[in-house]
Amino acid sequence: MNQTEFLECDDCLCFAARRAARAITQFYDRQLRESGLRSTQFTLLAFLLNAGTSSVNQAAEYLGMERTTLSRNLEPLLSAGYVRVDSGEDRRVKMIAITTKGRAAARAALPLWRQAQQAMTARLPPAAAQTLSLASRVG
Amino acid sequence: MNQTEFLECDDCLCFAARRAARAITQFYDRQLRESGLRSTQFTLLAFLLNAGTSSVNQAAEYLGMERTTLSRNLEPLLSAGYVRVDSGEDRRVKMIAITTKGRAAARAALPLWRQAQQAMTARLPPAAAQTLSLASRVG
DNA sequence: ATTCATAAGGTGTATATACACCTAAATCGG
DNA sequence: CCGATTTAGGTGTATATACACCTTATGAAT
Repeated sequence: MNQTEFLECDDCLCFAARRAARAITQFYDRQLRESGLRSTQFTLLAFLLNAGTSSVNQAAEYLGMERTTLSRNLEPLLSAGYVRVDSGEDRRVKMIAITTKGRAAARAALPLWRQAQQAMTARLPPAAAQTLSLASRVG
Repeated sequence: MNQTEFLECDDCLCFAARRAARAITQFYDRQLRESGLRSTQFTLLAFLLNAGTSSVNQAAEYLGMERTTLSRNLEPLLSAGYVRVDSGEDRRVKMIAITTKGRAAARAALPLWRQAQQAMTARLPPAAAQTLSLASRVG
């Protein structure tokens, strides 16, 4: 190390959060690999299975995701025929729902997700889930 | 909720980690906004300031980032003239270093980063940093 | 009813991320 | 020395993320 000027930045919480998310995502993605679903996609399908149907705004709110990000994340699932979009009564609203094919894909991935989740639960301290949940409510 | 089949997925640690990283990144990015640097870019410049110089592999290892991701993340910093790349003695190796201009940009951003870091430290539990650090070592 | 504000959502653009594959340089075994 | 292997790094492609801006539809005020 040449200087001491930026040593404090080693403790950057943003860096730490991003690095943790990268590592955890890679871990889950590798477990889910044979299902053909990425972590983000599995999360979206699981949400839609639970919710039944949801507007883009509702889903983005629940998932803590920018609306435009969610919109873009839906694209590969639409291409794969895993989700479907219908106009709501209010014609500004787009209602998202999972298809039969999407349900099947999510069910096939579920045991793989369970393996990843179990392994990750064992590796992280018990308070990790709560800490992450809290962190998602900053700002 | 229509079904109970995927309720367990609400606790997905990958979802939680990604959502937390999104929220924290948005918070830091907004603080850093007037500096013109994104969180990832600030982290890279701070690392280079501390390291003095580094090969692509060394930097990727330290930052817990895929080598190819780091390579791509360098592009906007190269365009902005904030970093410079020289060939090492071993001609396969590319040595990365911060420029005078990059140093100035990082110094201008430092007080903004400190504000964000202070606010985030106050909002998260004391163990958060350690938990995130631990999480980055899964896989 | 007309105007205006608001609400839902998409598009353009830029960055971030990672896997599969590729190239070039160094090194190792004979 | 020479062919095989390993190592450093880049490229092609796909997904993920978010801000600025735009369009359209609804609702409110007069």
